[in-house]
Amino acid sequence: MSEPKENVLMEKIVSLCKRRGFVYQSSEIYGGIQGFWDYGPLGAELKRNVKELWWSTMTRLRDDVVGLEATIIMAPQIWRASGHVDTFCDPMCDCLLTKKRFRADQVEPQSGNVFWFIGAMETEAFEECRNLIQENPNQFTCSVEKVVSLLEAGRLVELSGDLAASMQSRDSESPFSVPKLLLKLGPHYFKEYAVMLPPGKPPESARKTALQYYSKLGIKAPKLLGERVEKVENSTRFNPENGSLLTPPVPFNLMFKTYVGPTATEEDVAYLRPETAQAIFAQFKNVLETSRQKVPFGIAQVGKAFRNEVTPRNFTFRSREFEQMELEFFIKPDEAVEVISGAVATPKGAGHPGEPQPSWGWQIWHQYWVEERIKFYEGIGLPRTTLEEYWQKPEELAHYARACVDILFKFPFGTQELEGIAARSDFDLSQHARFSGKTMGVFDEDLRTAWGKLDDAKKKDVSERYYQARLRYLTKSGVEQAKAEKQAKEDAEGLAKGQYIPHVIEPSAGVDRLILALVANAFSEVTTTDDKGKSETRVVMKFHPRVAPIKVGVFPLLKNKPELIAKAKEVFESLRGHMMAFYDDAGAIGRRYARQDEAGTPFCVTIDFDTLGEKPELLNTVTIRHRDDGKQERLPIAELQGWLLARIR
RNA sequence: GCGGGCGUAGCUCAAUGGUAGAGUUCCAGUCUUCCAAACUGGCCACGUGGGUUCGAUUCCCAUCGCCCGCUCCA
Repeated sequence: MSEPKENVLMEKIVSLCKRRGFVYQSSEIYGGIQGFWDYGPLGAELKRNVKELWWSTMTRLRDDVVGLEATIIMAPQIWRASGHVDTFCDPMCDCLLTKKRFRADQVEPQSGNVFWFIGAMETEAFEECRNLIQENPNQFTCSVEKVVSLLEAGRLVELSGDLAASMQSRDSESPFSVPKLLLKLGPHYFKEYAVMLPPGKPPESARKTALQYYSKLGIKAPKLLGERVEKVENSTRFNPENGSLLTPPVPFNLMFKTYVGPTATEEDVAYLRPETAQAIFAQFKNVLETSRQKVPFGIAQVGKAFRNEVTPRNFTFRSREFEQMELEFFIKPDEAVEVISGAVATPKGAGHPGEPQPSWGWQIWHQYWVEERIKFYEGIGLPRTTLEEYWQKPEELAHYARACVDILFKFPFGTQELEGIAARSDFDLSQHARFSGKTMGVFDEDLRTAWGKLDDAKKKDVSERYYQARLRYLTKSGVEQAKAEKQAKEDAEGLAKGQYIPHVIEPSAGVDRLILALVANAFSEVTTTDDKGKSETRVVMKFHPRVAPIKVGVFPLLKNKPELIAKAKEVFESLRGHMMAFYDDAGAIGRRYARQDEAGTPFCVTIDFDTLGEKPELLNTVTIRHRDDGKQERLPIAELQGWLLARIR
């Protein structure tokens, strides 16, 4: 996955990005800041194109999706309701021996004998100290045995403090002076460590583990000091795999915290959103009431999100400040669909299920969105062969998710997630209903009408299933049984009156990841050899014309002819209002083409002497040069704009 | 957060305990003709902070950043 060749490719991509102004490191002049990236001129255009394509595909070209633009900082209760405050602040601890990281609340409690060590020192230094003491009994007022036992127990405070009083010599140059003795002890002699042994295991294995630990600290041949044994019940302070002591739990704060208002007390704490989705849920009722939409419909949002990633890696792939393009598509619960349509339509095999139908249940809606999203990626130049679909296994799903498909891209550093399309049931709206006390249910005329036509057996059956589904959610969320049953009963009665909490399908994509995928996919190298046999490698960024930062380069063939320049500028001015165009007259024409190849500009227009009428039949025509094969064709200036627009939209 | 590697011009790479050099890019100019042409001229660098030293880009320490592995990935 990370073979040298692929790392080299990634390095080339990073270097190109910086060199041509796609991506810079944030705050670079101050040494940079990990996990933050800026987009340069070309990157900004590329990103804007991608976001605008997403937006128009998802909202403007659809009848059933509307937009939202919410704030980054919201009421902190939102993040309690969403579960982020809890899950983003897991206390973590590390194994002192293997450095493996654990979530403190997920360590298995264990019982057994704990072997504590006060420290360790080099065996050689220990022996030397002991021999020195034993061979000079007359240097101490107390017994030599006592001094040695203090040494073995690692009770160095006493060795260096109390013991000093019992030494005969007060001469600091004497080999028995405190400083001289301490010097002999060597490094790392008082780092406390412990190993938990399950009952029945020999103490030797605890010592062996401890020796490993101290030798990792840099003691070559450790002599363990101050061993003592303690019986411990149900402790989570030890690594279940090897018994090693863990570091004390440290809270991991994965959300960015800030304070709202002039005072900075706990009361004022707020968070920068870690995802854009929650605002959509929080504003669901407002949008429903003001957009004249009815379920099924969606709300789309593009915006920044912030996560304190443990390890920002792989260029912009995992950034701490990033941008998301999220859709929450609200659908009727399957029970409601069943009542209205008589039966719930489920997927018939793989592939796009076609135009949405009233009978669709959540599974087919989910598949629909997976296929829609892949279609989008294909439309901006990521062939299906570069993508992978990953259906999360039941045990990988978050507890509220019914299904989740990751759309992965084959990055040079590995196949990684571009977008997740989750079927999230009615979890999110239910959470916000519970936490805010506001209703998140919708009224569905069709449902009420259809319900009236059901026979009693069917009513009872559907009602019972909806009741069970609601009860499952409520009890899982920690609502006490009696209350949960009462609420679920109300919900089931609501269904009979045409009310329900919508379920949701969530296609959630990372803009920056997509940009990186587009850049990696577009990157290609062309090696040419000239007449003198000198070969050189040039980079061509093969962006799809729809996303390319610059759509067209406009050049006068030569710089020193004012007529050419005037005509070229005229052509440039006629295009720039319609697309991102770039005028360049610096250097030889081949150099200008090469520069545009690196920027990924799909078309270059050159104004030459024929344009000015040197060959009368070519008057007011220009050459258009194609980026990917270098081929040229000749076109009247009057047709240029239409020709280009047809290819960049 | 841990372990390993790296840090000289926009890029690729030199040299040096005593004024840092080349190619390329970039900028300006010459040239009537299409794929980084040639020629002329020009701009630009020792990641940061300490220490050792008369003097540090060079030696030492710390720090920051990047890359790789581990860890994390709601």
